This record gives sequence, structure tokens and C-alpha cells, in this order.
Amino acid sequence: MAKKPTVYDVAREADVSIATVSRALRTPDSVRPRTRAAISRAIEQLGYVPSGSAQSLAERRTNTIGLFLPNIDELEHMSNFELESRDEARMVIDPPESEQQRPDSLYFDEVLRGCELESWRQGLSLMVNIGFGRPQSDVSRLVGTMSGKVDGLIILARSAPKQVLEFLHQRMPLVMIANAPSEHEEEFDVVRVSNRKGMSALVTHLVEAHHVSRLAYMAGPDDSPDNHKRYEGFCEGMRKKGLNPGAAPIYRGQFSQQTAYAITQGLIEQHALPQALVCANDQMGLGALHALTEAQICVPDTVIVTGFDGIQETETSRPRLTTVRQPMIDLGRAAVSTLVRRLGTPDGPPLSTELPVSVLLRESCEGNLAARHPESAQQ
Amino acid sequence: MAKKPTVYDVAREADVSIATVSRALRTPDSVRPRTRAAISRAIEQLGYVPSGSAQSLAERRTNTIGLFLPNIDELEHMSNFELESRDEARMVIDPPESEQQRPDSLYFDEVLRGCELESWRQGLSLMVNIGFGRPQSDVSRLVGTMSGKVDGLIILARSAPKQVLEFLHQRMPLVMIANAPSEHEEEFDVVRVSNRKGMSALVTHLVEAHHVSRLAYMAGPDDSPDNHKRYEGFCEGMRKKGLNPGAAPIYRGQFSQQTAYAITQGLIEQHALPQALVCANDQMGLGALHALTEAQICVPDTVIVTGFDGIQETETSRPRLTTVRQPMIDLGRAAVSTLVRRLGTPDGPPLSTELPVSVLLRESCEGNLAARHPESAQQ
DNA sequence: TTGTAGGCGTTATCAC
DNA sequence: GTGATAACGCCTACAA
Repeated sequence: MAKKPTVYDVAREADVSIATVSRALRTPDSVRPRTRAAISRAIEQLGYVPSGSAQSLAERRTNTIGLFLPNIDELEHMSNFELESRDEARMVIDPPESEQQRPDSLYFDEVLRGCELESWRQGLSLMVNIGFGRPQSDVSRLVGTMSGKVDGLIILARSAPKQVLEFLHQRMPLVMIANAPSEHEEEFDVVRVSNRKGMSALVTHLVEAHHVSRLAYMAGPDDSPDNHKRYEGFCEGMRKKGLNPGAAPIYRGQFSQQTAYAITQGLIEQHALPQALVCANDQMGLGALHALTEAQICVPDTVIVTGFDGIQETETSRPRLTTVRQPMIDLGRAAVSTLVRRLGTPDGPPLSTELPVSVLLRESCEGNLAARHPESAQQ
Repeated sequence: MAKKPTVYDVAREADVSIATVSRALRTPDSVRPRTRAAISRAIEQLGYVPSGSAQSLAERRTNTIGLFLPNIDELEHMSNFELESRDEARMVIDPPESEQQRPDSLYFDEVLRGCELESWRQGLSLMVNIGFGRPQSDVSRLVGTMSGKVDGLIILARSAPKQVLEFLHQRMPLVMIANAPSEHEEEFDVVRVSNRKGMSALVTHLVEAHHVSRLAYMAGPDDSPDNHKRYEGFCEGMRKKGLNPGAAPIYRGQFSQQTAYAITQGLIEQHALPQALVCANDQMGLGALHALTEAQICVPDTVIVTGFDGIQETETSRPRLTTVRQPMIDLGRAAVSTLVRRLGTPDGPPLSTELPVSVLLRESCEGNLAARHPESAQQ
């Protein structure tokens, strides 16, 4: 790896001053074509690339934004890692998992892609950090590691403790991506998704198009704002159609397949199934689906099941799960847009954007779609 | 956002010189406790954070590494994005997809997490860039955007055209993450996974434990090195058990559920099913599974089906798909480790690491595992 | 133990 | 148009 050439090298090679080199790069029109050509040649020849650090220092900004993703449990219990080549494949008898795995991994991935896409379009670099399951003491290290290198931060809800957010917010612009409105609404710029409206639209559709009146809500954890908003939407949808949401039973599914599966089994045994089982997330929808399928109960003819989020598995389950898809990629893009806008006007009022969700009507509520759209019938 | 304080501000506040401030931060032991305390106080009070750019410039390194992920088609056809709040949920009748969606999205996600985890442990920042579906002209912009800001790069196979790799490689250390050995093996540092051994172990197991002799291979695209290596493993496994791999039929499944589904349907109609259908990836395994399940053909009693990769859906299919799991997180970690080592010894010979895979034996070949492991029977 | 001063590679403001 | 030259914020010999 040869030592990296600098402007000085280029200047010497092209027989001009460093100022001219810099100009040729940033404002090409302000330099005579002949000299410009000479400089280009020199750059090409030396393989010169400007030093980002020096540029950032001089420009007083890094043109880089930071993205915080939440940690996932899996990583916390990760052993130390040693570089070594082992030589065989391991054989593992792999019993059914009892634990829910990387539950919203896909979200992060899509948000990341959205952020990267938009960053790229804006000519910015993206620095990523997986938040804290890490000890609190690491906060300071984080600050040193990351916050000195970016112009602003995008933070997925729950990736960092509040105290850290506030510290960071003092130093630089900060955009939150929150599924549900947060208490920080007044404080930070926020991008979020309309959980309530999505669930409301879904429930309205169920009542309207499928004439169900006995609905049940399979809830997530009590402390989840998402769950709350979705329940609100559930109630709103029912009310809108003249039904009494108070009459609809609520089951506590903890956002996991397992609990939903167990609960649904219970309902089956007690012949207590509703006409539509509205789940607060996809995991639970899938769990319910499995229980019903195993019991040979027809979905959607006997019971309609719906989820929320739009994870990949809802596409591959049989029947495919009706769900409400969150526009994760757009969330990322919106966050970057917001941050860029904020960087332009550091002192404006908080920016808040709510993105619409898409209710995806599929077989778990509509019946055979392939038959209805023969041209797109696959599999 | 107040103007950011610098060492000078801290120095003045603590009534010392900037050199002492710097020392207090980097080599605390070399400064008297009293002064150190004063400096800490000043830092705290001013909310000082060192400028990453300035540090990098002075230290002559950024302590940042870059990660290139491959693009996914979805993003290429992405419309321009405008920040706006729309107010309703969209209702979409969502027919079965004909296109394979974000096929290996999960991999990238996990590799990313591995990279981030290890970067963090090493005190490095991670900058990510989603490679090129982008026009070739953007290469130059990429270089300006990213390569000036990092000490080295980690590149997932196929995220950038060869020409770009070579350009980048001239400027800085570069580690490839490749599933299969690549032609760059001699040139770059590489981290990869033992496709061949994994498949070989799987096939050996099938023959040994399940006494199958009529196997078939469902292949991926011809131009996929992964596919080749896996086929090699398939042959090796058969040979090892005294079977003639040449006798095993090969079907071209193109790595997609749809083609595998169609092919399997064909086999069913022609009563040409093998005893074990060994697929080159999970998507195809799942497609085959769907076709068989729909035809009421029992897996694994009548036909064994296996996949490769270990994507999430293999956990939720019924029966769950036996597969070979790639250690994606460790790939990421190994890549960072390798890069760090390389940064330490710029001129050593190419580093090459092969990580072992895990053969996950599940219901699609073993039958009822829950029955065999009652303690872990869930769902 | 602490301070002084030169350098890191750019950008940008002046003159020329 | 082009060329000196002073920032930019930090690190690190070298001196004291």
C-alpha cells in the first residue's frame, strides 16, 4: 500500500499550486480547461483521492450521518470471537425453537437500506451503530467513537436510553424513527408510522366486506406503545362500524408465536373462537394460523386471522397472512430527508412526519385470491 | 445547537495548555490527578467531544472501516422520495407474488451485525454502503464519498464490479466475504464458508441415516459459484457412500421458489420423485415443499427435502426444512478481524479464512423431532 | 508533569 | 485564472 498522494503531490505533478488543484475539483469552471486537464491527468496518474478527514476539518462538516439500530438479544450473549479456520461441518439435530428469533431483524435491515439509499442520493455517507444492550459505561466510548464523526443522527426507537439521547441531542441534530408517537415528540424531529389508522382501516374492512361482528384482539405487551396504538385503531374501526369494542375479548399474546399458538389452542378447545382474530403483530398471527391449521379449522371461512407489520413469513404461510405493512424503507428515507432539512435549518421547530401503512388483503381474510386474479396465479 | 467547543476552549477553561488536554484524554496517567480533574470538569461543563475529523487527520487514520453490501433489485426501481405526510392507510388486494422478494436480505443484515459487533469491540466505526445497481458513473462519486473516510473495506461478493474492487484495492486494504472461493483468492484477503463440506456432510447423513440411494439435485444458476461448490459437495457425499453421483438427476431451479415449485409439480405428475430432493438453496427447498404438501405427499416419509442457507422461513415451514446454516454473523466478525490484522501488517501474504457451516437436521428429513425431544416440544 | 510549536491535508480568502 | 497563506482541531516530539 503506497503512501497516499496529497494535493501537494498532485500540484507538483501538474505544475500548479494546491489552490488550483482544489478549485479544479470543487469548481471546475473557475479554472482554465488546459490546467484542468493537466490536473486531471496528474490525479489519475497518482491515484489521488482527497482525504475525507481533511475535507471535513476544513469544511467544518463531515457529510456523514449516523444511524443507531437497536441491539438484538442474540448478540448480547455472543462469545468472544477468534479468527481460525475449522475444518468440518457441524451436524446439529435442531429441535423446534422455543425462542422467538431475530424478531424484527428485517425491519432494521429495511430501514437501513432506506437510509442508505437516501443518503446516497444526498451525497452523504452513512455510519452505523448497533445500540446498547451494552453496558452503560460504553456510552462515553460511543460518543467518542461516533458522535465526533457525523453531522447528525438517526435513531430507531429503543436503541438507546433516554439519557443518551438527550446528551447526543445537545450536540447535534437527531431524528427519531418511532413506530408510535413518543414522549419526545415535542423535543426531537420524528418520523413514524400510522399504526392506529392502519389497524382501523383493517378492522373496518373486516366488518364491512366480511360481515364479521365477533372480533377478538390478540394483544402485545402492555408496555408497547405500538400495541396500544394498534388497539386504539382496533377500537376505532369497530366503533366506526357501529360495534362496541368493549365487547371484543382481548388476549395477551406478548408478540410471540408461541403464546399466540397456545392461546389459540385454548380458544379452539373451549369453542370460543371469534369470527376474526385480529393480532397486534405478525408473529402472533402466524402462531394463531398454525394452531388453527393443525386443528383443521378453515381460515378464513371459519375464522379470519390478521397480523400487523408485513414480515416475510406472512408471504409464505398457507394461507398467506393478511397484514398491515409498514413502509420501512420509506421510514429510512424520510428520516434522512428530515435530518438533511434539519441540518439546513438548525433552529426551526421540530419536524414530524407520519407515513401511511398499507393494508395487505390476502388469503387469511379474502379466501382464494389466485382464483380471483388468475393472471397472477402462481404456485 | 451551540458552536462546538474545541480543545482550546477546554484548555482555557481548565487553565492549562491544549497539549495537556490532549494528554488527559489519551494518556491519563501522564498527567497529574489534580490537573486531570480540572480538565474533566471543563470537558463536562462545556460538553466537549473531540472532532473525529481532526483526530483522523492528525493520527493519519480514521479508525473507521467501510462495509459494502450488494444492492437488491427492489431498490433500483425505487421512485424518488418526497417528504410528506399522507393521511390514510392504503388498502391493497395483494395477490400471491410472482417475484422472489429480498432473497438474501437476511444475510446482509446478519453480516452487518457481525461486522458492527466486532468493529465495536475493536473500537472502530463502521460505514456502510449499498453497492451498485447504480450506474457505473457513480463509481467516482463513491470513491469520493467513502474511500477517503475509511482505513479499509469489507466487501460482500458481488457488491461491486471487479474493476472497482481493483481500484479500491490499490488504495487500501480490502477483505472479501465470499461464499465460494473466488478468483480473487490470491489477490485479496478472503473470508468464506465451506459450501462444499456442508453439502457433503448433509448428503452423507441422508444416505447413512436414512438409507436413501436415489437422490436428486435441484441446482441454482450455472453462473453461481455457490451452486457449483454445493454440487461438488453433493457429489462428494454420494461418492463417499459408494453411490454414483452421475446417476443422480439434476434439475435447474434458478434459486427461486417458483421454479422449484413448478419442477417438483412436474416430478409428481411423472411419478419421477427421488427419495431425497437436495436443493441448492432454501428458496428452492421451500418451493419443493409446497408442491409436495399440496399434492399430499408426505415429507419426509415419501420424499426427503433439504435446503441450504438457513433462512428464517425454514424455521416456520411445515415440516421445517432441513438445511445447512451459514454462520453469517461470524462471517462479519471474521471479516473485521481479518481487516484489523491486515491494517497491522499491510504487506503480509493474503489472509484466507474458511468458516464451518452447521447442518441443521429438521423434520423435512428426520420426521417428528418434537416427539423425539419431548422436553423441547413447542407449538 | 506541563508548555511550545510544527504538521496532518483541505478549503477559502485574499492579493496578484 | 492563479498562487500564497491562514484557518480547521487535534497529536506529538521536543523543551522546559
